[in-house]
Amino acid sequence: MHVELKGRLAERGQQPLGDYCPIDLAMQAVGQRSTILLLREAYYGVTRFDDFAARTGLTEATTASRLKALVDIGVLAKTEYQEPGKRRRYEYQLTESGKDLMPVVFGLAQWSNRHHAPPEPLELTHDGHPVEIVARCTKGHLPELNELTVTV
Amino acid sequence: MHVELKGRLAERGQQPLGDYCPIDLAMQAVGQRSTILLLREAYYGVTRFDDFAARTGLTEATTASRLKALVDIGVLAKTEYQEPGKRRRYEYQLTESGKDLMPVVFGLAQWSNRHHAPPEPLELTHDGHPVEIVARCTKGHLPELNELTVTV
DNA sequence: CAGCTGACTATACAAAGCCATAGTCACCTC
DNA sequence: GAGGTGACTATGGCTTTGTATAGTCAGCTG
Repeated sequence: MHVELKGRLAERGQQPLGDYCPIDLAMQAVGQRSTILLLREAYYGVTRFDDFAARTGLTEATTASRLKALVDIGVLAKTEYQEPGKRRRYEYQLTESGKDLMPVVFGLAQWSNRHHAPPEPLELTHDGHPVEIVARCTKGHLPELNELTVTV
Repeated sequence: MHVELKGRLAERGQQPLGDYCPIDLAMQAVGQRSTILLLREAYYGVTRFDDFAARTGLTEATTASRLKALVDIGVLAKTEYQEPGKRRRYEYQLTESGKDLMPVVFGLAQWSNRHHAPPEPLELTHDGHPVEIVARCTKGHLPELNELTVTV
């Protein structure tokens, strides 16, 4: 991989990227295990508090605090709804931002599948065809790591 | 997204996926901020201890312990080398497993770029063409979240 | 109107992650 | 043989993440 530095980073040279790096920002926002587990369930279609807690195995306290954080940063949206004859409920829906994290979450699954032979691998398909998380250029190529250029 | 459960998971039904989930396994292995920052530098071509520590801003203690863990799980390989007239050195090289985490790390960057307007966005290109981290099926389609099927 | 359910909140605590500072140790150079 | 450098290790401390257990509160159901 070839790295090109421009702008402020070029001046900083070898100095650490720290909080300016989008990777670091993302890790601070959604880098915890609990967050990723909740997102996994959101992709499966879970929207309700108790289901999130039960299916992730997280405690209710953790679930509450993480869901709140995810709403704060715009990954989930909390909406009120009411089925006729039932009481008011809340549901947590994925926003566009939340949906955009899908490649990260399933990229992790793919990596485990390939390199750690998990007891229950998790396969993605589209219309019956296997789906992979890949780096793809606008020409449709799937470059190897050493063919990529990073511009900061 | 449609979720199909088969095997042991189908019997468990709504029970938590816990440690059996490849996503959870991956998060426990490489889910810390320090790990992802070190991997970022590995993709940039860094191989030496002090460079990892300086460029990530992590302390040497953290760097040492994380690099060791990454070697243990097979993401990096530690090799000895010696330039003529110089002392013995060590370097940390990406393994295939480490390279396979690239979509996850740059997927995080892509998400930050899109949703958090970072001061220094990080762009990937291949032969001048922008590169994206996407879910892609073997027919070349790029399915939306709701067109995907997960099989566990 | 007692009880259940969904969606939390409160409190107390353990473990992990990360930091700062300091020290070590082998080997090379002057 | 004194000092420098690369690659760590040791110690102590703070903060975050997560757990366990218990309590709350609104509103529907019997």
